[in-house]
Amino acid sequence: MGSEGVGSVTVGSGTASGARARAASEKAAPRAHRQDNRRGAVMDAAAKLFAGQGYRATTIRDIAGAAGMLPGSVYYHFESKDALLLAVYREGVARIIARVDEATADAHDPWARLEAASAGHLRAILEANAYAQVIVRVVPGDAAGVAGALRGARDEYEDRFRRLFGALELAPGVDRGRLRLMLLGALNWTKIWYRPGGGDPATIAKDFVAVLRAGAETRQ
Amino acid sequence: MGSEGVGSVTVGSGTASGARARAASEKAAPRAHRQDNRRGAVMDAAAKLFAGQGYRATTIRDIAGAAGMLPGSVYYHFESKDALLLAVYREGVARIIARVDEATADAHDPWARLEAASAGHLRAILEANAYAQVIVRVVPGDAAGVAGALRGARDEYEDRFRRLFGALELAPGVDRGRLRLMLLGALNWTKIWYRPGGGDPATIAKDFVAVLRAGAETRQ
Amino acid sequence: MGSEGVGSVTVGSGTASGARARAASEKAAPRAHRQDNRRGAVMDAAAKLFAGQGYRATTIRDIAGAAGMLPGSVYYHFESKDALLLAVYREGVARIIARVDEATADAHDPWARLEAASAGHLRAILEANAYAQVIVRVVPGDAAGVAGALRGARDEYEDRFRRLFGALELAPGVDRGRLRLMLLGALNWTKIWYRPGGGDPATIAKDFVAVLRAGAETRQ
Amino acid sequence: MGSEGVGSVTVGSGTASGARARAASEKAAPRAHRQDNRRGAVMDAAAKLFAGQGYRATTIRDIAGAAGMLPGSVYYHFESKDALLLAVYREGVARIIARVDEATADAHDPWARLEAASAGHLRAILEANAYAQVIVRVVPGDAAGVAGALRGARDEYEDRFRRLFGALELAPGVDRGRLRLMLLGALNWTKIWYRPGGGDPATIAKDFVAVLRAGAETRQ
DNA sequence: AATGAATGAGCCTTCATTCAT
DNA sequence: TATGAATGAAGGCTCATTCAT
Repeated sequence: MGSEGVGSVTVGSGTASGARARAASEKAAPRAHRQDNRRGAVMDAAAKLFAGQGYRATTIRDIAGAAGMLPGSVYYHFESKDALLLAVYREGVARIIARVDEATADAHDPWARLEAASAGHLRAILEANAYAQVIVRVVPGDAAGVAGALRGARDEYEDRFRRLFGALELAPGVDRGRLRLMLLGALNWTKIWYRPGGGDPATIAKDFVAVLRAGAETRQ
Repeated sequence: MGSEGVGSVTVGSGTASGARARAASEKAAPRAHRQDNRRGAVMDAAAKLFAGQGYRATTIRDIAGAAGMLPGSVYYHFESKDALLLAVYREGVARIIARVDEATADAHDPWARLEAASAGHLRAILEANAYAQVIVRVVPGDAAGVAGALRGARDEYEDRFRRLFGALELAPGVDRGRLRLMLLGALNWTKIWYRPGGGDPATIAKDFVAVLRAGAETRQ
Repeated sequence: MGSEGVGSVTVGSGTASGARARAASEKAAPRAHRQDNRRGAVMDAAAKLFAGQGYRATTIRDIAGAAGMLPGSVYYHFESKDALLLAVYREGVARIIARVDEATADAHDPWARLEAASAGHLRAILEANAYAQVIVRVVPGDAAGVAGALRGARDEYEDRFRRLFGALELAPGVDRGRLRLMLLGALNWTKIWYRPGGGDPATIAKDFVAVLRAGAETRQ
Repeated sequence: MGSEGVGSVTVGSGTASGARARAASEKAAPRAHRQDNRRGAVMDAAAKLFAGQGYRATTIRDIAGAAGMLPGSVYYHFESKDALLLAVYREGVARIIARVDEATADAHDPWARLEAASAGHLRAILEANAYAQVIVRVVPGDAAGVAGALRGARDEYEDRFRRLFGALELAPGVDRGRLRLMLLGALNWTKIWYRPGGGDPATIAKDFVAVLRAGAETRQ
């Protein structure tokens, strides 16, 4: 899978990402008749820009330019800017889920699984995966028209963590939900202070989970 | 002037000089006598709107309307929208610092001081203090022209926490900075999931700090 | 093909050659065999939409959608939107002429003929004949490129009435042309206030002609 | 009263036109502080263009250009293109009502009053009164957002004629309403065939009313 | 006979900003 | 202190049209 292109998702990959992303979009391609890679180009460009400058600061003209087409052409592929964001956001969720699932596949101990998942999550949002970054950068409220759908997509992802936390053994009196929110908060906030070269994502994840574990196994 | 007014907040001063002192740094106050409370009204309105809808979604018209004046009039008080944001942001930092200082005043044990500070921080950003909320809501990159100044102001605040963490005794091998970033991340992210009535800020802060402490006192 | 199809309407012909005969004047019919009923489908859709929402408010996309094809495909059948309007308009004139001729066929007294013609005209523009309605709904000036041709087509129709009026015996001093314009105006304006169930077209026509006759036979 | 400018209406004229037009608009001028003649300029330009090319064919840029300002400036005076049309339309109704009232002021005989009103109406829509022409040229359905309001305004005007017809003495069996619709139709349709120099409005009105009268006084 | 994918000009509207008064 | 009146650049979006396949 190329690190950015949506191309590879179209051709029957094992991950659910491609199919879902397309199913979710409003304008189903009638037939994959000469697979519409331009749609993918638009999404790639949009992901990169949304992740970098935020939703509102990015114009359709920016996106079209980056995708090598004219502004009006974007609307052949997406009904509106909001709809484009939704498609990108969902693809981001699909990708980050894929990363996390992949990362946890080999681990069996609940804490090891959580650590692996956190590392996968961090790699996705800190390294060059624009789609995943969009999830952390864009606030659902930025796009009034699809805010609900955005929140729904994000929830789907958080479920992964909810399940991961469900498997942990905690000391009596420890609030599982609060623990999850603490970790997710710490993790997501990294995108605000993290600079490449300042410690690698896997180590940061490991440290955070270690702290959490110590706290979780101590009676409160 | 109620709890939202620009009054009695700045660092050391007990008088309502905050707004005015700051005014000098934006734009020479036209006349120093007869305190210009309209400036405060503009800031209050802007803080409320920036905190609620974000910077870019808030228009000068919105702000002027909420402050009971016309768009052009805002420019009598502030050079630009960016400058207005900076003023609000700085005021937010001043207020949150005041809260934290006040909260830690009575505690002496380093962990108790950290807990008190965290509770103060959380109260500021979760309860109805629009100014403080702006700091968590607005990403410096949203206002290109003052992004640096915004980051500077935020840093000033984080220093408080840097100092608080400096006083902690940690087990060998624990990274003090990473611990700080973990807590701040967890704390700031609350504004995304917190709903009034879902546990009070002080308890959340206490829980977070307890976890952190367990982790910090465990050799990694 | 129901009552709306482009069939059996043109001037003298009893066969379904109207559309095809006209096609030749727009654009050479690609192949003459196997009558292209898709062209008729496009015209039917366009007529319905032009009559309902006007020319400018109707998009090629609307028309294509209603005809079950894609926007680009419309251009296989018509050179431009203006040309499509012209075709529809001409078909509308052909149909309304057919109705009027049919209506007057049995009458011999000049006033009876006029009354019959008026009733035919009214039925055409008030009842569900989209093509005829287009003539009353669309102002030639709406389509700059074919405005002249549109006016020409309309004139062709008005000639029918000119002839009908030519046969009337009028009191001295009565202006024949003005009389015609008065009737036609009254008739065409009905589409603005007429609601199905509010008196039938034939009665309205009869009333109007009765008034006109009284006036025409009175020395002015 | 200048034949076109809205200027003269602002300064307390005897006609109801000015006050009503302003009252009806969405953005009441706070004070007539240096009477905003630019608003009038926008309306004048819009009226001329709407009357000439129709609503949809006229762009905000056209209007702004004709009024000597930039496109954005139009929105200082009017909330939207629809709102501008509504204001122009209402002003048109006010003006045509004023003309008709003025024309009928001296006549007492019901038929003479109707003839005078018809002449006033015709002068308004045929001669250089762009505002009045808009009423005949623009179909309410052209501006979905204000279609209802447009119809309401038109109704208000038609009431004048309803009253005028109410005063007539008719032969038994004559339908008063149908008579009114016949006259109004004939009158309004003139704008489609009338060319300056082809008979003056007053004569046309007189002819139409004479025909109508003959018909109205004949038992049907 | 039709379509998928664009184009590009233009549309209505928004918005931070200016400036004479 | 403020405002009325604009500005002008830009924004999201629409739409008739084109053209290789």
